[in-house]
Amino acid sequence: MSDLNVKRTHSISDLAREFDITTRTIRFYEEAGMITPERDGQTRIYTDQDRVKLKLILRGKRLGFSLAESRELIEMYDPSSDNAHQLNALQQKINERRDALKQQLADIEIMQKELDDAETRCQAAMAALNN
Amino acid sequence: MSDLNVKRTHSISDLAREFDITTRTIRFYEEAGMITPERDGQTRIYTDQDRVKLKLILRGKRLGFSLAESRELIEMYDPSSDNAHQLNALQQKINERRDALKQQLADIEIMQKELDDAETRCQAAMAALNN
DNA sequence: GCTCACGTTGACGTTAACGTAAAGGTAATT
DNA sequence: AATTACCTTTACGTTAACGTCAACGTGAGC
Repeated sequence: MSDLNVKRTHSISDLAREFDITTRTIRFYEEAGMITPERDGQTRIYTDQDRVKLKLILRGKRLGFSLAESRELIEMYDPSSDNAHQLNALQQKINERRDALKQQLADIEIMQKELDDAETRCQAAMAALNN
Repeated sequence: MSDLNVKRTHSISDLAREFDITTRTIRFYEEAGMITPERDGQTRIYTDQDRVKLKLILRGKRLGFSLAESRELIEMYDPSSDNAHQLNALQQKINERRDALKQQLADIEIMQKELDDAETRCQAAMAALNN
C-alpha cells in the first residue's frame, strides 16, 4: 500500500473541526503570514507542518499571547538565518520568552492558592448551612 | 503616631506608577465595575483592597484572561451570597477555573520544551559557526 | 497672578482578532 | 437538473481594551 508514502494533508475544514475554530480564523492566520497552505487550484491544502504551527498558535492563544508573539515563537523554532548576529538575537529572545513563562508559572501558582482559599471558604459556608 | 491607625489609601497615579499602567486603564476597570474607589469630592481614593483587586486583574491579564474572566474571579473570591445554590455554582466555577489553569500549565510545559529544543539547535549552529 | 502637578469628565480613535454575509465555483449525489 | 457539501474572495461589522485629546478644576509654590 503506497499510501504510507503519501504526504498527509488536511483541508481547511478538517483543521477547523479538529481544533474547534472557524475557517475564518485559519484564513486570518494565513493573512498574518503564520501559516502558508499549498493550493490545489484555489483550494487550500494544509500539510502536517501547517497543522503543527496551528497547534502552536492555539497554545499561545490559550496562554494569552498575541498573534505577533506567537509568530515570533514560530520564527524562533525555525530560524531563517544562521549568522552569528541573528543567533545571538535568537538566544536572547529565547531567554526573554523563558522569563515570561516563568512569570506566568508564578502567577498561576498564586491564583491556584487563591482558588484553594476560596474553596475553603465556600465549603465552610456550605457546612454552616447544613447546621 | 496615630498614623498607624489610618487606613492606607492611594491616588490613581500612585497605582498607575506602581503597576506601570495608565490612569485611563484604571478608570476603565472602574467602568467595568471591577474596582470602586471612594471619593474625596471628585477625586478617586483607592483603598488597599482596591489595590489588591488591581493586582489580581493584572495577574489575570498576564495569563491572558479577559476582563470578564478576571471579574468573575474577583467575585469568586468575595462571593456576595451564601445560599446553597450559589455556593454550589461557586464551587463549580472554582473547579472550571482550576481546569483552565491546569491546561495552561501543560501548555507552558510544552512551550518550555520547545524553547529548550530551539536553544539546543541555536547553540549547535553557533558551534558550527566557530568551526 | 502664574505655573506646575495632579485630578476630573467626555468623547472619539486605534488596534487586535476575528465574525458575518454576499456572491460565486466545484464535485458528488439523487 | 437540482441539491448538498465544501471551497473561494471580498468587504464590512463587532467586540474588547484601552489610547489620545480637549477642556476644565484644585492646590501648592514662586
